[in-house]
Amino acid sequence: MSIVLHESASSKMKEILIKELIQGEDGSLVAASCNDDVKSEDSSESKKRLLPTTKDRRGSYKRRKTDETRTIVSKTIGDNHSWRKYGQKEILNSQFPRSYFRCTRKHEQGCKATKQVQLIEENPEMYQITYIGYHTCKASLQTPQMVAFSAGTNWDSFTVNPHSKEVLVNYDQQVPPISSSERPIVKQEYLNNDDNTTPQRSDLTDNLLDEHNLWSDFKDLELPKPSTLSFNNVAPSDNNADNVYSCTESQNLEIDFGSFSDFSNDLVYFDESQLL
DNA sequence: TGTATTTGACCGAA
DNA sequence: TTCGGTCAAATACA
Repeated sequence: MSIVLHESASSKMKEILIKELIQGEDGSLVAASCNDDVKSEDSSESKKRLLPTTKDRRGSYKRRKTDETRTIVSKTIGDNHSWRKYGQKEILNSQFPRSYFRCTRKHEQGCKATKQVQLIEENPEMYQITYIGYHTCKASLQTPQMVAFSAGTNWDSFTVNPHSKEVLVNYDQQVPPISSSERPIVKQEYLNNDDNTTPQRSDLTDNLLDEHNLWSDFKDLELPKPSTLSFNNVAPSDNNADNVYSCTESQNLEIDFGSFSDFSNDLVYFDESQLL
C-alpha cells in the first residue's frame, strides 16, 4: 500500500492530511521522527580528489529541483518499469545507503525517469522510494505516480512526516479484509520486481480496503473549515494510465467522495499541486 | 561477449 | 565547505 503525494503539494493539503492523520483517535497514527536539518560535523565521508581531466567529467549534473518527485513507501521496490542501478551512496545520518536507479531506456529513448530507494530506519522492512521525473519511454506500462490506494491491505498506522513531503503507510496484511459494497475497490498493482526475478503481484495490493484502512480514515476526517477536499478526474500523464483522480480543495471542509461513483480500477491520486 | 552492478570520484547546489 | 546526485571504470554475471 502506498500513498503518493506530489512534492509540489500545497502545504494546505499536507497540513490537512498530517493534522488529521496524526490526531487519529485510535492512536494508531503517529508522527514520524523529524530527522531533517540535523547536520553532522563528521565530514570524513567526503573523499575529494582533484584530478579533473577533460575526459573524466563525472558527476556533472543539475539537481532536479523542479522536477516532479513523488515519494512512496512500500515493502517492495519493484514496479512496472525497468530500472538500472547507477549509484549508491551513504547518506548522512542515515543508517541505510540510498540507491539510485534510472530507466533502462534512458539512452535509447531518452527517458528521464529516475528513482531513489532507501530503507526506512524506523521500519527497515519498508522502502522509501522517490520517483523523479516521469517516464517518457514507450515501454512504460504504468506511471508510478499513479500508485495510490492499493486495496486489501490493512493499515495499522500512518506515519506522517510534516517536514518531508510524504505520508508513510504501514499496514498489516494479517487481518482479512472486510468486504463492503460501499468501499472503493482500488487498482491492483502488478509488479515486475527488479530484485526478485519472477514477476509477482505486489504485496501492496489486494481487493478491498478494510475498516482500518486509509479510506476509512479519510471518511472520518474532520477537516478544518473552510476548506474541503474533493477528488476530480484528471488526465493521466501518459496513455497507459488508468483513471486518475486529483485531490482538490473545495469550500466545505469535507472530503467530497461523492465524485467517486465507481472506484473499480481507479486510482486515487493526490495531486496537491492543484491546491492553493 | 554483452549486460548489469559496484564503487570511487567528481560536480555543483545549498 | 558540505554532501547529495551522477558518472564511468572496474567487476560480476549470464
